[in-house]
Amino acid sequence: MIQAIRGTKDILPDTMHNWHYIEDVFRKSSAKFSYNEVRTPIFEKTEVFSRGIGENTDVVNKEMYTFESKGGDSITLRPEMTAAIGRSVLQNSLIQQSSVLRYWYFGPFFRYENPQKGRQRQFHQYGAETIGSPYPESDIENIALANDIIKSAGIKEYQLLLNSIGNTESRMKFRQALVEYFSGIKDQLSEDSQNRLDKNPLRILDSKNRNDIEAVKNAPVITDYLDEESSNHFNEVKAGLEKLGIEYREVPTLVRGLDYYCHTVFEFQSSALGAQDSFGGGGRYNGLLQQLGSKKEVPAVGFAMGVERLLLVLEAEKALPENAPVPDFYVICAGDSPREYSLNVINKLRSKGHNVLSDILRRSMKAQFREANKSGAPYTVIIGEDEMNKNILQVKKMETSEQKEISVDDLDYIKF
RNA sequence: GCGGGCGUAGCUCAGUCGGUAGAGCACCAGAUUGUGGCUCUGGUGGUCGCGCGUUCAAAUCGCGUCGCUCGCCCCA
Repeated sequence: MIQAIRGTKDILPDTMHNWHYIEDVFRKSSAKFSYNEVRTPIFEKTEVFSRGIGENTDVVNKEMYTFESKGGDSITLRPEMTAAIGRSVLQNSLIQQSSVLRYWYFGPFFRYENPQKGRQRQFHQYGAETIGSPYPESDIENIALANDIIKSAGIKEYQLLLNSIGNTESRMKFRQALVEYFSGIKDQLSEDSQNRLDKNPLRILDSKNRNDIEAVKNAPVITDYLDEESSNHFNEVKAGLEKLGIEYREVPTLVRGLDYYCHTVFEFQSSALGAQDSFGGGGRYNGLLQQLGSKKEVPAVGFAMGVERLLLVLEAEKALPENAPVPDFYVICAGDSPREYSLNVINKLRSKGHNVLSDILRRSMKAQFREANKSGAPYTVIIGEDEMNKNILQVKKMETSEQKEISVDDLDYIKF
């Protein structure tokens, strides 16, 4: 039997209403904040991501679906959206036409990882980017949108973790202090963290390894290394969130795995998720567009949410809608002769905007009733030879088994 | 890339000491010749994930492999 690619899933009709539910939240919350939807191609030239995300991140190093096109270009299925939007903004000169861009997106992304709970090779993200402003208002608005989505979707148990990793100068000083500290106790670190020491020392901070956690306890804290600009920015972000009543927990060890982040970084967590407790995250990325070739710095903030993870949280909190939509009418034919005639009735109902279901298996009346019952349709319309000849219909209210005879033209006024 | 658990009907699962496969649910039909749900009766549905090996004989034992799942890493 042919199987779907490892780490991919069919989204079948029985769960589709959950997706429609959450997608509706995405649209409505985005609109509240006046964000506009963008759709970019599923694949890009590999350099969009290798330059944008950073060569020594795991995402770029070992998780990208990369292949050569017939023309010889290296092409990659998008593992995230921010770099792709950066490319689009530059290519279309969007920031020249409007000094602030507010974008949101929803779609599939691809990473070559081992699947587990809340982790697939094709997964979906919603995200929003606030591009063009270096000021804390921009961070605040972006986080407020993320928070609005979570609240609107119906999630109650979650945490917003917040940190600042400062501007480049602050981060370099902190990084140096970290390397000095960890080098002194290198033999106490996990093998992974020993490797991270020269590649990406900040990542040691959120290691889950027990020895590392111990070692991190006495490590230098980023907050002590923020210069005036960085700590002012961070303080204003925090003050803004408090003004909006958005609760957060400051976590000085929160760092993120993509190279483009600076200043504000944040993450949304839920205990409903198991090992992948984060269902959304983001931060400021002032340097990204320059990495992609912009002559000027274009400051920006953004976040992404894992939609499968969001749905897992919603399911755990029983916040998902119960039922898929049901038809208004199930049209039943008694015997073979009215079948062709019934098309008129079905068509008439549909043209009035009703959702109609009917049998296409030429089954017995009993079977049609069974299916009508299963479909949840509140009314059945029964057409037999008599009804056809007299131009009338039997309409039955399923819940009460009441049945009335009405003329075809009165279909609209069925009321029981 | 590394580690643990699990693969028997569409679904949830049983299957004793190795003897050629079962239940409930779902689906289909009948009991009721033009009326659903409840009940009863019957039926369809299986290369026991796949391959190799051991054996007179494998769902059962061994090895390999594929898949699912949970975790490490990383991320959403």
